[in-house]
Amino acid sequence: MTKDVRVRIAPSPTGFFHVGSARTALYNWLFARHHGGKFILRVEDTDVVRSSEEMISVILDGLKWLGIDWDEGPFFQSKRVQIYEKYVKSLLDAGKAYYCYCDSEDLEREKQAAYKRKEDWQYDRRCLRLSPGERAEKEKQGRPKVVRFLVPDEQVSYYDIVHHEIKREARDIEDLVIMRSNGIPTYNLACVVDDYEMSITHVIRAVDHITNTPKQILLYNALGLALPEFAHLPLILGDDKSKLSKRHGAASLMSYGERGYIPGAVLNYLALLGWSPGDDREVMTTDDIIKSFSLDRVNPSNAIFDEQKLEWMNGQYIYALSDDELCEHLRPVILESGFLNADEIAEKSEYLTKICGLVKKRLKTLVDFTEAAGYFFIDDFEFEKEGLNKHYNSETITLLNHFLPCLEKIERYTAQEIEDGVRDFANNNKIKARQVIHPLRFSITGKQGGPGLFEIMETIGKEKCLMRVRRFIDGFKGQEEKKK
RNA sequence: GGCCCCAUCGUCUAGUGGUUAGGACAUCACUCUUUCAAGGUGGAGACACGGGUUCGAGUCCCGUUGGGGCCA
Repeated sequence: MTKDVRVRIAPSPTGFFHVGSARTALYNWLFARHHGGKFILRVEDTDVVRSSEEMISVILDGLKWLGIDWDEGPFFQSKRVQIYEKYVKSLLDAGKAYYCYCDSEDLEREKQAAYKRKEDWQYDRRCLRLSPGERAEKEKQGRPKVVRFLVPDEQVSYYDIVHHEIKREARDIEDLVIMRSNGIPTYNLACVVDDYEMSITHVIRAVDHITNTPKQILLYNALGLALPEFAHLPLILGDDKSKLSKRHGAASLMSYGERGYIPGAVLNYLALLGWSPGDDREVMTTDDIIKSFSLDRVNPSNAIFDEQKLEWMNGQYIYALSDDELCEHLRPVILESGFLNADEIAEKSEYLTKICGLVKKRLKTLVDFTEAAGYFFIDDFEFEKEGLNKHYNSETITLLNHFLPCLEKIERYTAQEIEDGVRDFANNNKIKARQVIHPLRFSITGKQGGPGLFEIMETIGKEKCLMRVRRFIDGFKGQEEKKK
């Protein structure tokens, strides 16, 4: 690898950014950064009926979100049509391609009929054998024509960086259409021309294109162009083992952002889906991934997307954040939840930082914050049903009632003082501290679990704690009254 | 139907002829703790099958099976 590395991704704008495309982008980018090369962005928009600005920005936003930057582009194939024409014409002139006047629907019918009879079907080159007269006749009729590549009869083999030797007989390849009747080139032709014109040195793409590669190599040869190197990445599968798609629900990269995943974690997880550094490292910085990355350590077999592991990794990343950083990440979640508005977030930054420190190791995703920390912001939270069964009874209410004066008495309302108060109370009454702690926690947070109770109480403040405990007691008493 | 790709615990993977087949997620148990997490310790869990090659195959070759992909 002596010459300067130039790689690209060539996504087509489908309206959402697939995690598979993201992974392909990531591997290209890692490869480029590892080798100090260039990463180019090219939009394959020839096949798309309507490719709006919006659809393209979905791709750009996805890359930016992950932290992947590109050096050149985006280039648009739709703006390069004249370039492809030139190459197609040269093939036509050289007799390496020919016009085909066959009706695509007719051919499709023939093909489907053959498949139904469990037979193979290939275009039989009938238009190649047209006599000049027949050809002139069809031209006169103004029939739509496509350009087909005259596939030479030879064996194609090449070295794939992840799959090694790949061989294919060209006789198994039919004369593929390289330009449609509307003058728009097909994928294989456009791809070859662009990769050549953009001096791409390594074509790194998903394995569903591996069957295109021999076709493209034949095109490179026919055009007299030098070949790049090829590396075909395994597919990302859903849990039913078929190619991850929209119907799997979570195929869109940005859906992870929306569900509280942080970019670094997703990048790290994706990097490991099909590649490993060769040692036991898993949680790695992007720099370390770049440093260790190599294509020959890419595993050739397809991989199932394991959301549980992603979740775990996200938790690791969240935990590694400083309290302030976590606050920053949490902003959209807090705004969305309605806990605070933008001004309040600024005002209460100290309060927020404290909460972040408390809940940090309990969050797998950012949006978990809403559920895990709601009681820091709102008083009318829901009480867990199971906890109500356990603590909403006369016994614990009496206990809390007893404890209340102790709580009122605490002057310096710090976690330490509160804990001392609770433990003294327990000692004096010959009960275990946890017998007070559990109902107390429940009355203040509505939950049975969570961060250390005394830190929670300190953070929430004395008045609010007293209010909540009293409310809990009064609520129960009121209920008892009604029964009578 | 044709062609192509793939095959190690449930999942992601390490392994390039000689290993008690290692790690991670998930799972189970124990531990720590005011609880829930996080952490720690430990357990269970895999070389798809059949032939070769070899003194010796997870590792090399062939086949079968299974899965996946592509065919304007």
